[in-house]
Amino acid sequence: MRTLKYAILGLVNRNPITGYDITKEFNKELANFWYAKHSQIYPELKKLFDEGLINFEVIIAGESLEKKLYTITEKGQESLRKWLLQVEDLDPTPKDKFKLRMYFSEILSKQEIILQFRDQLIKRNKKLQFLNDVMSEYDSTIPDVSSPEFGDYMVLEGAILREESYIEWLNRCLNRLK
Amino acid sequence: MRTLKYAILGLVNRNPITGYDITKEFNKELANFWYAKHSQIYPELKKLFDEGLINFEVIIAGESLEKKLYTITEKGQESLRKWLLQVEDLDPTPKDKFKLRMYFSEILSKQEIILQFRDQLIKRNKKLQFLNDVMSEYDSTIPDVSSPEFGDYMVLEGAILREESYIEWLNRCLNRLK
DNA sequence: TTACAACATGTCAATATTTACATGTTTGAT
DNA sequence: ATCAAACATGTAAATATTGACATGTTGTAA
Repeated sequence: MRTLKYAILGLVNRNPITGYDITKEFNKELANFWYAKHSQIYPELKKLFDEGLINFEVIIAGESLEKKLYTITEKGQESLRKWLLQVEDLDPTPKDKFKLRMYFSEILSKQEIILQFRDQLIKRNKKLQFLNDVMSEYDSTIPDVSSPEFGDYMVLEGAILREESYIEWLNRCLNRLK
Repeated sequence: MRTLKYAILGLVNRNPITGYDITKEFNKELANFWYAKHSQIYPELKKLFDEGLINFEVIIAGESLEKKLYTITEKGQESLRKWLLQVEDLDPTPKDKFKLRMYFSEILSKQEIILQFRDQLIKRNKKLQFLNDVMSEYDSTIPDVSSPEFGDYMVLEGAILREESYIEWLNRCLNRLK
């Protein structure tokens, strides 16, 4: 289903970008819903170029460091637009290793289970704290729908809601265990 | 990291079970946090047997239909217990194709974006309805922590909370778009 | 000036997952 | 009796993803 293809196409469509910077994007806001390692990105970029969806220009930084700056082609834009308009079935529920472990936890003692939940709660709270810190940079000004930051804001809010609901679930489980 | 290994071990640990029934489990409650196709399950079962973590007994159903009923070994139980007690870093945020699409949706018209959100809202509501129907079978009796259904109840509640928060997010986005 | 972190691009092997191929049995409804 | 759905177990090829290997440059702080 080539989702990475479209994730990259979407990024290149915004601004000309290098493979290295695409990798960095997958570690920022994008990480809240998609990511990939550079070992997956470079081959995919080559493939997209071979398919005529992107072009590149070699830039020399400093003395000799080569960068490839990718730009989207008309064909690439059409391909992206078509993908964006798709109406697809819901993705399968995302996998969750922690829930899997807790589902099978009957063989542990109650105390051991509680420790697992507590640990998860700490980690999730830390993550939520981080997301809230990022959110606080908007200091209560919600970006306009037509502004480029609207997408960023939207997905950040989604990530916060998700963490909050996960924490709510952890707390309910903990209360029942006690 | 062999998560499927432990998912299977966890199931076999509960009761002796066939590969076919493991596949079915991955389409029920388990589907809320883990799943696999039979083409992944059968080879994994073979591997676990080779590693001495499970045994099997061939059962003949009817005239000649062979089933392999797997049971866990002591070694398998130790392996499972060790995995359950692990303290791991948080999984990376689950991937979400819909959010990815909406993140890049700037090139669509507002009307097209709204249609995408509405469609997603319908599908998510349908899923939530389904989960609530399953939940209603407990008719307000929360299973006791020590009962075998506690795990089922717990993860079902987690799935409901997740869908609710996703729907909340969709509604917030839609309100801003209008 | 030197050493380390960040920049920059790639390949390769292993693992994980999906889709399609392949085959045969049993149960239940008409 | 016949047909379809569900039971039951596998393999093979393709795709997706991760982790390790590999190499060289540039900026910056001590």
